[in-house]
Amino acid sequence: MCSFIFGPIIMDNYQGDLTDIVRASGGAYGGGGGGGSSSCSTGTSSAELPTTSHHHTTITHTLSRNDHWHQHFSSSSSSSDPITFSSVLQDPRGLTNFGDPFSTMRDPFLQELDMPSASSYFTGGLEEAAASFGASAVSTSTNTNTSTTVFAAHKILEEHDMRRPCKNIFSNMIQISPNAKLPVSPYDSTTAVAPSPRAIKPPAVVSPNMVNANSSKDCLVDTTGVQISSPRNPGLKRRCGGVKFYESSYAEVCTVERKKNQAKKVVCIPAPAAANSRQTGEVVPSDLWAWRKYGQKPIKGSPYPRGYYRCSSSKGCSARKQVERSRTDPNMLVITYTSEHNHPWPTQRNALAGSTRSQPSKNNAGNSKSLEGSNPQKSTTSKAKDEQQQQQQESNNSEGNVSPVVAGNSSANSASVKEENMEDIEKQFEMDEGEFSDGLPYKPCLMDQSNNQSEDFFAELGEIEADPLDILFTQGFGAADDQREESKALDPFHLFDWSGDNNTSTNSSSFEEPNAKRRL
DNA sequence: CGGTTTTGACCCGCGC
DNA sequence: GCGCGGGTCAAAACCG
Repeated sequence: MCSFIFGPIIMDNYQGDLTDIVRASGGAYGGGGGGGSSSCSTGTSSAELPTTSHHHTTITHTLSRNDHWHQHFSSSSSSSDPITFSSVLQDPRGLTNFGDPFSTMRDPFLQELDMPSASSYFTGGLEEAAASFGASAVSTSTNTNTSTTVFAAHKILEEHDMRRPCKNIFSNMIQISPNAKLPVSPYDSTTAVAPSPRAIKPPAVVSPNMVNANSSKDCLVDTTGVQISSPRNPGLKRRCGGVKFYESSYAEVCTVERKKNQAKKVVCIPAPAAANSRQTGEVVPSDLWAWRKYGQKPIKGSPYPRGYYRCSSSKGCSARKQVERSRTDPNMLVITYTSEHNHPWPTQRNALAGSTRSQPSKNNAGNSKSLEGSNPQKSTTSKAKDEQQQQQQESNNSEGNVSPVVAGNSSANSASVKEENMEDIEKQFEMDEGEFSDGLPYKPCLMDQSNNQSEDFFAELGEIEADPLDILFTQGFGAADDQREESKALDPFHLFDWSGDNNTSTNSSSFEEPNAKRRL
C-alpha cells in the first residue's frame, strides 16, 4: 500500500510510478507565454502602489507555527500508513493548503484537481503540478536577518522511487538550513525525523546532486551551482552547510544570506529538457502570474543565460523574477522572485498576442508548421485552440488525453488560463516526446501504462475535496477582501503574496494588513 | 492594436 | 577612477 501526496492530492494506494505520471504531463513546463514567460495574463486591475520592504518569514518559521507540518513530516517518514494530508494541513480558515506554497500558486494545472476524471488532469498537468509541488519548497526570506530560504525542488520522479511501497513523497521532502529558525514544536522534524542531518540517508533514488548535497556539507542548491547570492553581492556566502535534511530528496532548503533588504525568493525546480527550451531561454514553468520578459543576459560562468521577467499583470507591479538554469545541473531551473505583486492573482488572460509565438515560431518555426500539419491539435492556431477548448469541455473522459483539462467547475477565468497551458503542454509534448530532461524515455500518456493503478489512484482523487485554490478562481477576485483573504490563506508562504507587512510567523491576522494598505 | 520576445545599449554597484 | 558584470531600458520585430 502506497500513499503519497501530490500537492493537494492525497495519493493512496497508488502503486504506479510517479515518474510516469509526471512525465506524462509532458509540456507542463511549457510555461505560458512562450519561453520564459509563464504567461497567464490577467485582466485584474489593482491599485498601482509601490511595493515596500517585505517581511517574509522563513519556511522553517512557518513550519514552526504549523505543528501539523512537523507532525506530518515526522510521521510520514517513518510510517507507511497513508496520510491524510487534508487533515494535517488545514488552513485556519478551513482551507486546505497542504502547506505547499506552490500549490497555492493556483497553478492553472492545479485547479484541474477538480476534474471529474483525474486522469486527464494528470496527463495534462501533473508535471506542472509536480513542478509546483516540487517547487513547493518556497523560499521566503526575512528582511531582518536578510536570509533567503531556498528550496530546491527536484524531480520527484527520479529522486523518489515511488515504486517503493509506502513511500510518501513528503517523507523526503525538505531540507532546512539550520540557520533558519528551526521548528521548536514537539513535532519538530529535525528531531523527530532527522536527529542529525548527516544521519539521514539519501533517498533510494536520488540525483547526483542530491547525493552530493547529502554527502557533502553543502546544500543541494550549492551543488547545483545555483547562484543565490546577488552577483553584486559577492560577499554573500551561502550558508548551506549543515542543512537539516528531512530525509529529503524532493525538495531541499537552504538558507542564503543576503546583504540587501530586498527580499528574494529562490525556487529551484526541475527544468524540462534542453530540447524543450526555447532558443535562447528557458522553458519556464508557468505560475499564476503573467510575466513579461524584459531582458536576458549571459551570466558569467554559466553557459545558460538568465532571463529577466517582470509582472505584466499590472503596470504598477514591481514583481520580478529571474529564470536561469543551474549551471551545473541544466535540469534544474532556478527562479528568483524579487519584489512582490501588488495586485491580486490574475484571473484571466488578457493578453494572448505574442505570448505563444516564441516557442513554435522562432525556435521551431519549421517544426511548428510541420507539427501543426501533423497534429492540428497541437498548433497554436485558433482552430487548434477551439479544439483544445472542446477537449476541455469534453473533459477527461478519454484516457491518455494529453491535454490538461480544467475542472468541471472551472470558471471562464480558469479556462482562459487553461487555454494557454494546453497549448504549451501540447507543444511541449511534441518537443519532448521520447525524451525527458534526464534523457529517459518519455511517455506522454501515463494512463496507458498504468491504467489500473492510476484508475484507482485517480478515482481517489476524484473524491478529494476540491482544490481550495479553485475557490479563489471560481469566485474570482471580485470580492477583494475575500480574495485577499483566500489568497493569503492559500499562499501561506507568500510566494505570491509578498505583502510587505506580512508577519506570517506569528500572527495570521497580519495577513490582512499589507494588502489592505496597498489597496488604498 | 495590444501584447509579447529579442537584443544591443545603457546604467549602476562593486572590487581592485 | 576604472573595469567588470549584472540588471534594466527601449526599439524593433513578431504574433493573434
